[in-house]
Amino acid sequence: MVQLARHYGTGPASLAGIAAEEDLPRAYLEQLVVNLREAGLVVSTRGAHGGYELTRPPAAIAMGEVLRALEGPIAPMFCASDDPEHATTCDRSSRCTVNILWVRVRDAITSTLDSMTLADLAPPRVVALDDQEGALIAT
Amino acid sequence: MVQLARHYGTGPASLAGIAAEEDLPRAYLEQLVVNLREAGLVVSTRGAHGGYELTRPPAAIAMGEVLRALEGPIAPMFCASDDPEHATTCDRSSRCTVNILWVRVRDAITSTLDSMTLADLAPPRVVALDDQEGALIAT
DNA sequence: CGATATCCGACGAAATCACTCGGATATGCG
DNA sequence: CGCATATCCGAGTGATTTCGTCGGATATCG
Repeated sequence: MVQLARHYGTGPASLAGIAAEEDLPRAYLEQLVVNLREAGLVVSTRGAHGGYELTRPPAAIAMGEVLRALEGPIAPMFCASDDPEHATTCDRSSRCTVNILWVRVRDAITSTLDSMTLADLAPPRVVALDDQEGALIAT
Repeated sequence: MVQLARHYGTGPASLAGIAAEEDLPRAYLEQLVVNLREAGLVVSTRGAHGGYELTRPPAAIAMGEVLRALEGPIAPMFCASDDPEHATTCDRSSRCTVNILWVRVRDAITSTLDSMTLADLAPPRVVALDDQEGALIAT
């Protein structure tokens, strides 16, 4: 996703290219990107010169969305899930006092995850087209 | 550990007892408690009427300590570990911009974990010896 | 002595993670 | 058209981790 953010605005990027840049197996990326597409974070264009593009500018994509798409609902424990659908109330819930701990941990995770966007992780994009408004995102 | 906190001050509690209360296999608890002992969170007294006791009052044991003892250093990713010993710098570190995300997530986790103590999770201890100062910790 | 405990090390089943394989389908270009 | 380049799709594998089991040695109280 960071690679896609890097290429944002310059047309679709192929998995083969990203695989080379990150050296990860192409076949693996293929599998991952399915989830991203289903989550509506990327769109694909098939055929030659095809590839994937972000559907929104990097600054508008929270890391929480990315991780939820890739790894499912955020839940340090199955009884403290992000997604109310998957929140299986454990059979121990009556006596279990630990749940609130996990809920707090989860909230801490999700809030930091949702407070960072792809733009925060995308490379500084040094020496871009124009220089003048360069120092917006100082590292 | 919550069970041990509950019994704090009333002598050692046997694993068999805790196993019954939490219905977990005794043999499994045995394995877990080894780590707690090595971390200095509990002490054992062997023989009949033996068992385990917390070495400190529940309010002085942060949940972070407990989890670090049980599950090792806190690290959402191997490249963002709590413990500098285990912080294996990944071979990708030069190009990887995602690390700071994991570091922030880890800090969020550790700070919420260290901000809660066993006393926070220990049962309200309803109907204790004396009634008068009962409403200290309202659920 | 004998019941009740902790101690210790190894083993096993199930789930998850990261990744592979083989092929079908769609698109651009000469 | 025809071929190279891509995405699409579903099943399968291998290593690691997690949760637990089993059997027996050692210590202590009554």
